[in-house]
Amino acid sequence: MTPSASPIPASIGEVREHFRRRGMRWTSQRRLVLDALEGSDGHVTGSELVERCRAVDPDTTPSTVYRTLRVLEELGVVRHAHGPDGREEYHLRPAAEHGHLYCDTCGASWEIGPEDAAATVSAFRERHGFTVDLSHLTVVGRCAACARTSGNG
Amino acid sequence: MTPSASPIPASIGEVREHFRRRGMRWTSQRRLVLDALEGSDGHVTGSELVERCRAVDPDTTPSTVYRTLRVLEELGVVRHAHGPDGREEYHLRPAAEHGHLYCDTCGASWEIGPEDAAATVSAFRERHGFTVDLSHLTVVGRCAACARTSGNG
DNA sequence: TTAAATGCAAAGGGTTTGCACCGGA
DNA sequence: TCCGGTGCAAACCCTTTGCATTTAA
Repeated sequence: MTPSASPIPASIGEVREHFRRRGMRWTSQRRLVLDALEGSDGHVTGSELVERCRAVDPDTTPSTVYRTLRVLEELGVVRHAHGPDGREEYHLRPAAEHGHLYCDTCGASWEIGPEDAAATVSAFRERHGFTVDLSHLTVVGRCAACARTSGNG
Repeated sequence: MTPSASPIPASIGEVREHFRRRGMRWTSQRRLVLDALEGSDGHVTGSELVERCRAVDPDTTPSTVYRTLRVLEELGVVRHAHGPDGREEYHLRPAAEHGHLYCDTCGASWEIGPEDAAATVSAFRERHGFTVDLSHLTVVGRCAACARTSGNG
């Protein structure tokens, strides 16, 4: 399990091409959102992203950010998962799909890579023919460090 | 599947005792919420529960339902997990903790019992010393039936 | 030129809160 | 009686939407 950090899915130029080919426009706002996503290693909620964009351009509006997120997700550039509180968290689509692991106690989080998920994926496949969507896998519990520190709670 | 306890986490009477012992009051509204929870096998969102209560007593107010849910959760009578859309879903605490499995395609859902989760739990424990909170485990993907029906998407 | 994208401001949905009144113990 | 609970209505937060305006292509 690697500390959260995603490989860049596609260069800005590639994304721009995606847009063009679909007759969609490449705007400074879209660029800004994409930059902000790159600058945060996953796990960013919509509203956090709005703030990050505002730090760069104070005129950023929420509607544009959310609309851009939706478009980027449709293009497959961005994905979302759900944090331990159920909130949507966005990240650039990494080279390999991954889930997220959260410690309830200290709040730390990690990516769940294919190796970590292998047992889960094959268990559900074998037992139920169910195909797990790794990018939507959220596991919550207590990390090793917290287990050592505290007995309970 | 489980060594201990009854299917229902605690009888109404037991819950009532919990309240009393803490100097809290047993009201018709709390009873109503508890009944509504019993009448729905898990996976109920707060707002759904409000509606269920309203079906019985149209005067039910959201604030009371949500407050009651919080209290019941503090008492350990109720737990919540997150659905595939991140929404909180409440259920009476079952005899055995369980997670939830959702099919992205048809929307069906199942409980993840200890046997289904065993591989996942032990994988995280062995690889990282991480203790998975089964009651908070939400797995999303495609069920066997949907996999047969459609090729993709 | 022209349709896509933006900005604004308002709506929306679910959940929470402040406060006066009600009612269980 | 007395403090906990309720109901109401308003606040809240995040997200979405309608519409006039801007702007990439």
